Amino acid sequence: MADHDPKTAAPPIRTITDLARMAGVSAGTVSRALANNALVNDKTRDRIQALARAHGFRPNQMASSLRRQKTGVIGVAIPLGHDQEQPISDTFFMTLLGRLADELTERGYDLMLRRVIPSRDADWLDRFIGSGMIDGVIVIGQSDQFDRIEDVAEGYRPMVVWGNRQEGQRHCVVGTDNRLGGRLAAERLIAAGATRLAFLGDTGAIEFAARFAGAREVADKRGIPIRILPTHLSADTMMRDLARHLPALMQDCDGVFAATDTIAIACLHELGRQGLAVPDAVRLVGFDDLPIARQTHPALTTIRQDIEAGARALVDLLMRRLGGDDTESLVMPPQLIARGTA
Amino acid sequence: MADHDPKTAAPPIRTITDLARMAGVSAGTVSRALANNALVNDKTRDRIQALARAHGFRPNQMASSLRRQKTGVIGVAIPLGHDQEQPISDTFFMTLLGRLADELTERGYDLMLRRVIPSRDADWLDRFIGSGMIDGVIVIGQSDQFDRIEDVAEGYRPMVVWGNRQEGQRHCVVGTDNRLGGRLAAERLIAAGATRLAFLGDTGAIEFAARFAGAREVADKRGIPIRILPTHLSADTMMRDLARHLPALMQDCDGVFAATDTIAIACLHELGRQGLAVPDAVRLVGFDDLPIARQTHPALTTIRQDIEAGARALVDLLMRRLGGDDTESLVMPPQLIARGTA
DNA sequence: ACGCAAATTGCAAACGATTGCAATCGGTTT
DNA sequence: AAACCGATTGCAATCGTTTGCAATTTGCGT
Repeated sequence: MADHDPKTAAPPIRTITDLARMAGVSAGTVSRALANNALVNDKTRDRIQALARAHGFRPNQMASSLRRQKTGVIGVAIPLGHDQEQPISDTFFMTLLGRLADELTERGYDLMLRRVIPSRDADWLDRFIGSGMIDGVIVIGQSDQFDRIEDVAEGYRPMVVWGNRQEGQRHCVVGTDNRLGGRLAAERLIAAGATRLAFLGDTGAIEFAARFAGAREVADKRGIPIRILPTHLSADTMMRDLARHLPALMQDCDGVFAATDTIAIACLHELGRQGLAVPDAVRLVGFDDLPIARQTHPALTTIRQDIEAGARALVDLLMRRLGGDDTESLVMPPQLIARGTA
Repeated sequence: MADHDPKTAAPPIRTITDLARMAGVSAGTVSRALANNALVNDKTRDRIQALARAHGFRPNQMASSLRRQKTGVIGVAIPLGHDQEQPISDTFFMTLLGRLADELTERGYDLMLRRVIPSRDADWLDRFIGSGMIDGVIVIGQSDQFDRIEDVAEGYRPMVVWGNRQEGQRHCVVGTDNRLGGRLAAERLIAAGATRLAFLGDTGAIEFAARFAGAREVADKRGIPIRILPTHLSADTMMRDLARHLPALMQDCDGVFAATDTIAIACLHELGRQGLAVPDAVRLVGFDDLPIARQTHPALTTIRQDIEAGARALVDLLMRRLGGDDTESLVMPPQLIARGTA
């Protein structure tokens, strides 16, 4: 009762020492009691924990981190190397982030999110790692920062990256086989009758470049032309890019491979406005298989990435690396989801 | 050169003390030099900073936070009180999160993201705040945690919440006038010829409840019936919910107000599959004005929330609160975006 | 050469929790 | 009664940085 009266209230319990004084024990004992350390007597443990609960006391994490040399925080960095106008926007990345938050929470870790614009801050990765604030780092998307990530991977183990796997790379990566995805997409387009292809996306990002490379591989083999129509991810520039590309599209192409579903859907919309029938006049394949892909008209044919499995793998691998293991990269197979647009 | 040879390499510079020894000064001086403190001589400052850069040294943030009693980290909590199946999924929240990351980065703060499931952890907000890890907290969405947030607001100043404003509430909130938005939606539906309304959403979340309340207010005034068809946000349950509601919809309603664009788009899709013409047979209005709303067929009529302004306001208010000010809530006006579905 | 500011620097005490080690306390054992 | 044991508890150093204050150096006027 008295606790609720500001006048007679006991001095607030802010530190473990305050609580120790109140409980009539030493700070060390309180620390052990709160940590459920078997060294302390069950009775005292319960008493101290009850007291802590009653006063809403929580040990200061900073002090704890400093002393134990670990923070319980995993950094998640999203480099926006190419395409920096829009903030973290892509639905795919956002969904992945949500899943990561789940997986990390599950394992008792917190998540520190950092958007980085490498062109303004070349040092972004070292800064993040060297801050002493995080036990490990997950990088979402290599963007155009492949080399920098490689440099760091040399000396810093607890890092896992979402992205594309290159021949002989050093850093541990989890991702979809983008090149295979590109092949699947092109094959589907051609099977659906396309004879002149276009790739909608920004090949500055290595993942997208791989998707294009896969598509080109197939196109070349079949003797079918394929061209790149650079398209950015942010909602506003994407529309501009598409509007710009449309004449070329209408004239030169009858099969479109979009680097992401978001681009594909915007493209589908534009094509509709121009009166181009999909898939009869133009075939279209996306990438990601976002939930929304099911709900377009016609429903979007796309290459599926398993976000949930990806997030789980990222966290699993990171945990093993935190434990000292040396882990291999994981390349997951993409899956063609055949729907109405090709 | 020698630095690159592991054998002759100097011992690694891990602490400010190491660097001090190397520079032949005291730790205090190094600390001041790195902080650009005017007390230290320009020459020594430059020398120390150069040395730090050369060795990639960064002061440990944990130690710094502990000593200075501030962390430079803002916590962002997303309570999933209702509707906890899916991880952070809603595009609107995700976009808001992205913008928040931008605004906070701009001001030199880091962002610590925490998903919370209040039903499993009643203590979530106190835990977050009491951890000593964050200087302030932004809560995205009140969910069904209004009371808990109110309790905490009493004793903890640096908190700003995205959500709905209630009569006489204590915590500082930024959000759209949901009730007004609901009114706008209902008015539009009725003006478009609707005579029997349905609300698609989960009124367990206070924001959605307010949207519904606004719509009902208008409906009551016009003597038009309106019913709630509970619909959850996560992609998979949403589809189930909608499928369940469809018979009722087809029979009883000719005007649908969806609590979010995501729901609206899924609904539009379902209606299309059932051969119901929108807007002729059924009128439809969403909420949020996500980019995708422009790209449906027909394009979605919706109530716009200004995400960017919202994010900026959240951060502005939080900064002022960190500075000791007492800030008012900000309720932003929603805007009807009239497109093709109503 | 001396005194006196002003400009730099060093010293050491914080910040709050953790943990190896020593000390204490019952209760046995010889 | 002395020695000893296991179970608890207290003590004090430690994590790495910051910062008030004291000490030192420097520059300058006499």
